Amino acid sequence: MLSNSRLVHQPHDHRRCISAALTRARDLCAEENLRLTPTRESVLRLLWQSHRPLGAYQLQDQLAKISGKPIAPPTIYRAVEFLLKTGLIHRIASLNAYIGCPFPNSDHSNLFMICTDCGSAAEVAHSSINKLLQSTCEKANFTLQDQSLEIFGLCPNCSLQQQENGGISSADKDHE
Amino acid sequence: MLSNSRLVHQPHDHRRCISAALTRARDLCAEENLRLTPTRESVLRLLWQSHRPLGAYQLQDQLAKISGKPIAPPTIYRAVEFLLKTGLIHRIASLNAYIGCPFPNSDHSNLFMICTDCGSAAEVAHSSINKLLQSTCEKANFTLQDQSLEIFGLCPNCSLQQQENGGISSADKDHE
DNA sequence: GAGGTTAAGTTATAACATAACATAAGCAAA
DNA sequence: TTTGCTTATGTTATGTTATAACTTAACCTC
Repeated sequence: MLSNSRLVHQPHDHRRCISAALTRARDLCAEENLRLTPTRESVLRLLWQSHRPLGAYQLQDQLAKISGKPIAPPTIYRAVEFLLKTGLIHRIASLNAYIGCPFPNSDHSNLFMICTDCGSAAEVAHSSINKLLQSTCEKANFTLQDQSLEIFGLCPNCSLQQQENGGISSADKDHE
Repeated sequence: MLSNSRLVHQPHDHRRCISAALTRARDLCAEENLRLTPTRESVLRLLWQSHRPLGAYQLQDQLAKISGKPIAPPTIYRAVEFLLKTGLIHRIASLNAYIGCPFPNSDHSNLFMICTDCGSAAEVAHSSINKLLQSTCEKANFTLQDQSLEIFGLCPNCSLQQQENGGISSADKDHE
């Protein structure tokens, strides 16, 4: 099982997440002869600023702020499209939002564990779940092509806090 | 395993699906003292016209056609909200669309098998998948609240047809 | 039938996404 | 080094999905 859940839900040196993601992205693009342009890199970096998925228009606002000039939606959607295609990010359908992929090289089908309190999302590549899905499909004569698995609940941190203090939100924290 | 996959993907007497769904809805609303108003019933009926999920604005068009007067989006969204809350329909997040629930009484977490060719969607309540997800969450100290599992591929019918004639779409059929 | 509650109508707008066309940047071969 | 091809970005407009806010009507109970 490949997962970044431990990392996402604990305090950690988040600068390492960002720089590791950028390194992976540069390597991957170099290998495949793809252009990681400034816009694309900025969007990727923004998506790694936290472990929370960001929507296209949040990205737009933030990129506009960084670059000091207005950014139009197509700019964002193009960068997002590129990053999705290359596997550097994922789309979370139920949130209309995007998040950096922690293991873009591995060929994986994903499961996201999304915290309804702090908003953080961890990615899990769980081979027994995938196998079970595959066999379920086979039994139904359904030819599996793609999957979108998103589960909602409380991350370890927020679970603990709810138990301790009876449910005060920690939406302002994301355990960077 | 509870599933309507066999039914969805085979030719069948679809009038029975519709009338069964309406009976279930009426019973459930009677039991829980909820009002299945004409608008709500119309929307539910529309969602049972086929086994394909419909978007809010498709519902709007069709309801306008049926009722002979313009329908505003909030009307649709309110009906949808009611039907979702009572468990009579589900939302398919990755399609921004809605579909009737074939077993609204059973307390179930769902998996949808959505055909990328004909658009039909079957619902599967698979206890071993749910157990595996639950145990995966427990191991990660993640408190599961809700899930959105949507898998894409070719339904049995479309699989067969692709094998037979090399990939001619059957998007116009949905095996009612 | 007065008054509370729930549902529906109406208008406007927010939030998410793409089409279509124009311009510019990167790059390879003449 | 410029010509021409390809890829990326800018720009404007619009399509699609969803909700806010306020008004009116239906229903239900006393």
